[in-house]
Amino acid sequence: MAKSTESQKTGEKLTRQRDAVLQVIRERADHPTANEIFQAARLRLPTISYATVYNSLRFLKEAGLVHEIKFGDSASRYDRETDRHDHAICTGCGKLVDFDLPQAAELMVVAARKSKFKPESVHLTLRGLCPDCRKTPSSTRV
Amino acid sequence: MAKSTESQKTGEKLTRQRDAVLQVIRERADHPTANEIFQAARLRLPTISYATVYNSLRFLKEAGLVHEIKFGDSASRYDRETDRHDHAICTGCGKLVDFDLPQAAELMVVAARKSKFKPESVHLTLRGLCPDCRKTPSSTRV
DNA sequence: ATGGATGCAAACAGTTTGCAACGAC
DNA sequence: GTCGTTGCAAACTGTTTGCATCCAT
Repeated sequence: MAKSTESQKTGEKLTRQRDAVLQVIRERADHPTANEIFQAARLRLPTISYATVYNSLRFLKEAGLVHEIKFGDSASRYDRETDRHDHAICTGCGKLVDFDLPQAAELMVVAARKSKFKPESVHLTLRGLCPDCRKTPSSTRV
Repeated sequence: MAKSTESQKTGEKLTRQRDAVLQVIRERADHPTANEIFQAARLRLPTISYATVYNSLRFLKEAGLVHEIKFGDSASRYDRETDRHDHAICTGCGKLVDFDLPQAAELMVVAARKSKFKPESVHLTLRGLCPDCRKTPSSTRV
């Protein structure tokens, strides 16, 4: 993620709680929800509140340090990967995986032509079974 | 407006309120939210309740008669188009437009290879400015 | 001393649900 | 009468906000 030379946050303050939230997101390979982030952040900073987690998430989003992923599902998930990328969602276990489609740029052009929109970004979502779930007969499902 | 209750699909009951909800969705070119559907349905059936609209939407979804679109935004939107298709969202005015990307099938394969998922469906979302908004100078926007 | 950040709880929006009354067969 | 549907309100979930307090400058 070479790009962001924005020298960490846009001149704003990365307080202890904001940093805790950021670290939580960065150290996880998955895409935690605000609630999961809250739980994990509390281990680092026992007094941090839910409100502060949300405030911090907003701050970090605006600073471009994290990325929010909203699917229909339920809660937003947060992603340490801030560059453009796509997502695959497992219909078996709900797992969310990042991947990048190199042809995204041309896709955007095609989609723009089709829709007559002036393109800004494209995002592709694949639904299917993750490697684990395609193995497993039925499921360990919710 | 063909009053034809068409093939009631799953053999379930298309009650007066469910039909009203379905008609509302079918007669609109846009993608109304549950609330908008509720407002419109009340014009047809003044006593219909919010709960019934939601119940009906669930029923219609399960019957495959309407399609639910959930973006991060806020409320779900409902779409009379039930075939696979993609969406463009205007970052200016929030307008939601359907379009179809013919190469979706191959995209799915590529995405599946990248993510190692067993593909089931793909959906592409374009963000950008709709024809109206790209015309308008700056904005009438929030 | 000041201004922004925190933490709590209460407010919100969207959606779902428990349950009694209702309607179709 | 039976069984599913309706309608109302209350419950729920995820998120946001008002406000007093706290903290780093």
